[in-house]
Amino acid sequence: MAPRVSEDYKNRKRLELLRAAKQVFMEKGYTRTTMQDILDEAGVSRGALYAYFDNIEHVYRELLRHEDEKELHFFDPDDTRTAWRQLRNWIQKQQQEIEAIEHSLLLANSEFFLSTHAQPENESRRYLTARYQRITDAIVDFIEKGTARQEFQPRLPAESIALYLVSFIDGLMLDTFHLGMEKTNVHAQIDALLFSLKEMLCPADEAKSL
Amino acid sequence: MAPRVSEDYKNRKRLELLRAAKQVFMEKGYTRTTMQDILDEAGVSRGALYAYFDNIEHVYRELLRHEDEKELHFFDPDDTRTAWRQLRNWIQKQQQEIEAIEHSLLLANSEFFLSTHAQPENESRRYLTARYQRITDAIVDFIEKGTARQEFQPRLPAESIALYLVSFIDGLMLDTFHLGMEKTNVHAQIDALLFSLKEMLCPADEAKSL
DNA sequence: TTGAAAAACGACACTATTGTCGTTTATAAT
DNA sequence: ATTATAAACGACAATAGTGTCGTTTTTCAA
Repeated sequence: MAPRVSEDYKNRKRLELLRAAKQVFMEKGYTRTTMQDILDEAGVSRGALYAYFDNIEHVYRELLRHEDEKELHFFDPDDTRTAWRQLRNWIQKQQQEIEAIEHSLLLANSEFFLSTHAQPENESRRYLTARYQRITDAIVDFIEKGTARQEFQPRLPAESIALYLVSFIDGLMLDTFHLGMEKTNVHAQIDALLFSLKEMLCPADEAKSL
Repeated sequence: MAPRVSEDYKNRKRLELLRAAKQVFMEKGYTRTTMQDILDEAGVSRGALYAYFDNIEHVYRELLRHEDEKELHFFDPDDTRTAWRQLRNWIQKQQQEIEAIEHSLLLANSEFFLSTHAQPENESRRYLTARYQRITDAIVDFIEKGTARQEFQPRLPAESIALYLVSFIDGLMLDTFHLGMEKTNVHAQIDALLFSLKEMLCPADEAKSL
């Protein structure tokens, strides 16, 4: 027999639960958030929430997936701008995210990443590994395409540059989160990053000196 | 009347408790470790442990303090080596720590840092802030001394370079912890870091190209 | 030795959270 | 309207950890 409510209804409900979850996770991070918090925020019962998600790890995993889908296409080819400009643009977006760090999922994300480390082989771990691979691959690809078009003349392997870039951003986010933007001086650090990348990539459309 | 046991006795007991705590924190991280775990590992009773520490946050804070004391003097002046060599040395030490990451306090540290973010003004937060300041100040100082001795000719402010260096190391540690050394390719990233620092600092005793 | 005081013990009351499950309510096909 | 079925509810048992405190043990000065 046909289901009693439409797929669409269930989908909307699911999204509403994820919205509530996101709200709570932004405020409290991952570790301190409970299922109770989420169901309170969503205004549903325990049973309703558990009908959609097995446990809190499951909720967070699905939220992350949902958020990632929005983000995905930043390194797609874009012929209206030079590669270097596009890269600077991405970095600027990261900077903005860092500067709005208190209203982001960064705390929750970090805690979630760390929490997965306990469990050996796990849906969440697999997803996070694939996620890292996805972003670094996209950057490598981007650098290689830029190189083929002679927009970059990299002085290090593309992979090294990509991994390096990601590590730095991750570190800056984390430190800024702990210590606040004043102490970490985000602006100065972004300058240093751009300086480094320029030396590594030798973009055609920039004078060599800062 | 004189205390029933010597200061020395209490001190040794305290250190033994911290040793046990370190063991557990290395295995389980901060979040999942309980007072029970620590008192089991130390082979003492609940009451004994609580006589020395108020709660788990207190235990961790004291452990961190104790560990930091060992580390403190890496950027002290050292006339037997060039400044650039000394810096490379420090980076090499960080690399070794990253490569032994499963047997370190990194997971626990990260979780502890994140956990403090909830509490507004707090002994642990103060300590962590001072700790960051201490390391970045030491590096700034080191760069400025090297510059005064004409061993460096920095092309960016010393503070930017110092903060940048710390962010990168923090990010690399974290990512490597999540994903393992193979995925993050620590060696390649350290190369990229050295490349960047060379461009930023222009050390006198190095050929300009890698 | 002895005994006062500190150290160590561990049972316990309390709190927080989880996931389940029997019950009630809402939905839509007939 | 009726009714089969799924969705939503929320009380509850189970689990796990915390910090306290009355009791026991150990230590060492006298």
